[in-house]
Amino acid sequence: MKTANLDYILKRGVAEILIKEELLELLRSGRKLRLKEGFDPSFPDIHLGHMVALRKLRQFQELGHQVVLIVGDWTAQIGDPSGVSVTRPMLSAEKVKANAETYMKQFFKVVDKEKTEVRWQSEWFGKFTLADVIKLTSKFTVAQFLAREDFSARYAAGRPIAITELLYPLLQAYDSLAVQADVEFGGIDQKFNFLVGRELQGMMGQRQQQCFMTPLLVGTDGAHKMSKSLGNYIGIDEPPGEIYGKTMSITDSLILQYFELVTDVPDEELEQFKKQMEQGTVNPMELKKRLARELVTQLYDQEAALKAGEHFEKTVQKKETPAEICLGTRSGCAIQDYLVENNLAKSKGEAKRLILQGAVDAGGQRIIDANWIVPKDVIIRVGKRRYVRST
RNA sequence: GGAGAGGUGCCGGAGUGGUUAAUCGGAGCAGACUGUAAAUCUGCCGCCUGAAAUGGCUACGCAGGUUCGAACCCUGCCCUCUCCA
Repeated sequence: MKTANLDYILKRGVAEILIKEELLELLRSGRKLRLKEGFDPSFPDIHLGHMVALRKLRQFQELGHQVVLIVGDWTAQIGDPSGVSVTRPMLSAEKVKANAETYMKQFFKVVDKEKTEVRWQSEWFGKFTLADVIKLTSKFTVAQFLAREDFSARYAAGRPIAITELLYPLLQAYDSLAVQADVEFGGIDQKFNFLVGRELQGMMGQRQQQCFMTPLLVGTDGAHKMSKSLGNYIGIDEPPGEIYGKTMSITDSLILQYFELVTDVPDEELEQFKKQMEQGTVNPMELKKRLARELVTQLYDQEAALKAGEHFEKTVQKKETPAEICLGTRSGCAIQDYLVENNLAKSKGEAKRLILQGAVDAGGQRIIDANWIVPKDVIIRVGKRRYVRST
């Protein structure tokens, strides 16, 4: 039974396992494995893209293994080279601490806290001297690092590569050494960093870590990997309604991928979904609703999922006004100003544009006059889903 | 240190003296349509003023200058890339 389960864990939602045989051997040894995952406290928000790997950690925990979470308070100052920008402001100690707390609160929504050891990079890098840095850097060559696709591409395109960026993989690698990681987890885009970890461990006479890499989830734009900076993400800490709604807005071709990577809906069922969609016997919208329900249930509970679903059907599909609407500011001014005051438009110009485009509705009437005076206690809707009640 | 290329709006990327608030693509927003907040189509997409045509302000790395007029020309500075040393 355990073997069957293991097969599933090693197959579903996996992009690559470096030296699977060795990993299997480790698993067979019966030893409690140390599963490493790091995070950058510059961006404390976890989204569904991260959740793919976190779910794997969880599954391994259920087999009895230990997660080691690294708070990257030093690498945060460098910035992961996979990003576009190279310079990143140094975070204050308090900010790092606050971010780490936010992160962990979200992290433990998926991963079992009881089976997790939290370590801070500053535990070992805090004591590092220049001599240590030189010793560490001397173990690798520039050519090795240029092998990394991101670096070579940028180098070839004549785009800048900061020297500190080259340090990033080194620090991450050293983490593996410091915590004696058996397996490192993360997205496939982390492969290079993971491999440096292996190299370093090998050089230092430590058993080389295995690398467990998950696919990159495509974001809600349907084109790029999910990332906060691209704004195409669904955050796991967002309110149920947002998670549900954002899920409903993913493009149809992404449905199966999402089911596979971030839900436990069995493979057989996914096969069925696939067939049904190909034959056109199911409305993809229904599948998305199922997906949205699964996600909200996983991150909150079933009740929240039901509520979010009802809310969606009412407000979006039937265009009814929702039961609960935030109260806006005092009525009596022109609608164009009112929209700005209540953050329904960024500027007066935008407010006018919205009105001109027929996006504004008050009490069921489309408003076409920007100077229309907002009366008391009326429900104002902007676009499809933003509401406010005047007071 | 030398030579060359370049820094444009949220992002990518045109533009090289007036008709440029700045082509185009992406993102975003809105409308229509729809089996969906999918896809598709259409429109919008710096800020302020006005019901509106309009008008004003801010903007093309930074600071000055030339000119009736500059993102575009000149000077200095800052930053990035390439090659040479």
